[in-house]
Amino acid sequence: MQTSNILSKLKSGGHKNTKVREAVIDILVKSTTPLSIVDIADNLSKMSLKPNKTTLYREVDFLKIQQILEEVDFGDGKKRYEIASEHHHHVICVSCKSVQDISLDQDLKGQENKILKRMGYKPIGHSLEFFGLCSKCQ
Amino acid sequence: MQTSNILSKLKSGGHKNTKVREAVIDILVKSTTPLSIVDIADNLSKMSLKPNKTTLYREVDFLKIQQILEEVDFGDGKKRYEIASEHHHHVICVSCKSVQDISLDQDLKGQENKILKRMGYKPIGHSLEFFGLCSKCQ
DNA sequence: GTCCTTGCAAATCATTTGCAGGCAC
DNA sequence: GTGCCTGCAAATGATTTGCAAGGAC
Repeated sequence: MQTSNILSKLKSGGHKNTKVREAVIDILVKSTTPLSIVDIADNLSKMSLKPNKTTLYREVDFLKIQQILEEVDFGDGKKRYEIASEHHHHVICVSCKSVQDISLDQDLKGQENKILKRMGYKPIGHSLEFFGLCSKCQ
Repeated sequence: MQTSNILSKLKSGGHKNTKVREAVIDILVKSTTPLSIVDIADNLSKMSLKPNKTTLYREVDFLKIQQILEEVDFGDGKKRYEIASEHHHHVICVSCKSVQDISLDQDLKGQENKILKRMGYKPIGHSLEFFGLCSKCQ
């Protein structure tokens, strides 16, 4: 999904396109890894945009509700965000923190549905991240 | 693993068995779900043990390093701990927050090793949690 | 007595909230 | 002008750190 598409989608939903919003979306569209609030702020800063952190927290919340962003948790106490797209997972190097995307061979979703339904649950989703040492850090 | 076994294992490693340590281990041995620091503090409180929170943070850190505890992350900003045992995952009800253990049909570990090695990574582990609505909350 | 363990105070870090003012449309 | 957006200050909640005192062995 491109930035302009996302913006017009939001606009038709009665929302406004501001500089910050546009830039946040653009940064995440172009990023190859999920970004934290601080990461996003740093990127904005390079473009001479210095919004208040509160604004960024509210912006990612908003974009998450609009299902434009997905929240990713690497278990280090900060949330990260990426453009919602084909469901996938990440391989995180515990040393250099680099991140690579992977999609699983077999359908974890099928298994999820089967297991949760057997247990009487209505499935909502799952979080799956892999941790390891990348080739450079070994 | 029983509390007494764990304690003697620690003792032989040159560590001391204190009231708080013993109680924390016992609480986690008996718990059916991973517990947060506050959960542990609440449980201790019922036993008239009111250690400083700092002590608890240090204690779970210590027990994690000793590989007696495993850290679990439900993505809500607090870490939870459970006795390290057979590797398994959790199904969390997003409404009532109840937790059930599950072990996967097929070996995720095999897949993890295969995928990560193909990518040049040294596998360390993974986190996988399922979210849904339990039968009561639907 | 040694040194692991604990308490207390204060600091840090991520995130949230209330309210007033600002800007997109 | 209306209603979404933003900034600022302050609060909240989880976790960490430094240092001195306490307790297990």
